[in-house]
Amino acid sequence: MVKRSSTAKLAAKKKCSTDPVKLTPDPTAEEFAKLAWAIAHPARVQIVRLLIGREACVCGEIVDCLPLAQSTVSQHLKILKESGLIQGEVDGPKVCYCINPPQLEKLKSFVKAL
Amino acid sequence: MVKRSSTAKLAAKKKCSTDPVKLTPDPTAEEFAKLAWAIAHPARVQIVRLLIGREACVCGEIVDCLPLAQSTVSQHLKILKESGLIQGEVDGPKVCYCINPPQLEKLKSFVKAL
DNA sequence: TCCTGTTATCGTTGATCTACGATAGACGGT
DNA sequence: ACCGTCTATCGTAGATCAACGATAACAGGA
Repeated sequence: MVKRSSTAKLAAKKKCSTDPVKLTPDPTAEEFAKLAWAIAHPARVQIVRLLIGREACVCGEIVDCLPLAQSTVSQHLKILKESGLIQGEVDGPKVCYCINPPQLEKLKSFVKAL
Repeated sequence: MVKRSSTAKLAAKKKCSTDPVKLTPDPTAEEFAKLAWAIAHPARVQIVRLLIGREACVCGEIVDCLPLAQSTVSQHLKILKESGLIQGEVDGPKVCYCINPPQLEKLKSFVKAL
């Protein structure tokens, strides 16, 4: 996506040096964007809210709560899991999902710091 | 972002009419997702942070701060403007962008309520 | 072992995103 | 009026997303 080095461009750009340019390379921007993207879909917002409100929930219940096919919900769960916002632990034939509080707090602190 | 197929397809789908639409309307989820989507990209995160830190900024400065083409930055600014997070006012040949505090607060409250 | 129920993954289709260069439009200065 | 600067939009190409049905993987019970 953004592959060109911003730092290189910064180094070469001296003309507007009147400001103490603090346009940080922002390694956190990537992480922030990834977390924001995890909840950048109504279904995923609902899933996160559901899990926050219920502490834990098996996949089937989540599917029943959304007007989406099971495979679609599973994909959303995968995205949320990859972002770290939720966790899933196998419980027999079922999978129980729950919120991952540290990552949720990280998202909150990112937004709060805006 | 996703409203098209869900609603349209549900209306046209008669075969699973046994259970009334149980989809949680959750109008706020849509709005929340839209706001989250606005900052779900590293470049847009940086733009928002830049504007928060500088109160106001003309388009050209923002372009200079990112390793992206002017047209690409303009598109990101358009997305942010459509989300309501930022505003742009014409100032002669330039356009001065600034944060829209109420919308930013709305995003913050959404996240805080999680 | 076979079957049942639960969940993840595959494969596909259409829509959207992201990036860029090229170009058009608007404004101020000469 | 002309020209140069600044910004938005157009058009395009490639990548990714979102949705679905079909199918595979997996654990537990008959």
